[in-house]
Amino acid sequence: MSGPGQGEATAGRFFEQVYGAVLQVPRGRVTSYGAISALVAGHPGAARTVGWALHGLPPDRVDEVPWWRVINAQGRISTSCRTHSADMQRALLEEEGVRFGPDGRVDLDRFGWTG
DNA sequence: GCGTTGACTATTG
DNA sequence: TCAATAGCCAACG
Repeated sequence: MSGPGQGEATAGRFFEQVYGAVLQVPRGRVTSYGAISALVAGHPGAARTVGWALHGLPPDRVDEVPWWRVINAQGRISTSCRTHSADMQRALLEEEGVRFGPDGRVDLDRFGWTG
């Protein structure tokens, strides 16, 4: 189609790179949006765009990309999605072995992954 | 091409 | 710990 890339280029290559970075996160570990942005293009300031990419994650990718392993730098879940609420994300992480504190926080010093 | 939006991050109070 | 503010980047309309 008109322009570089084909088909999926409609969503921007940045989105695809974000999904690829999330796929690199090992099971039982979590990472922050800023870390993903740094792994994608070296732009640590694009953390907001990363969150937006996952927010716009198509249903076809949701079953493929472990979006639940991506949380904020505070070790907390910031999801606002209805289909994927914070409670659901927490359950998925606990199932993978990630432990949460009494405040619902994750110890990034222990479970945090930065590639 | 410009303005708005958003699952962010860091700093200050 | 919580609330508010500033800075940042990319996609959408």
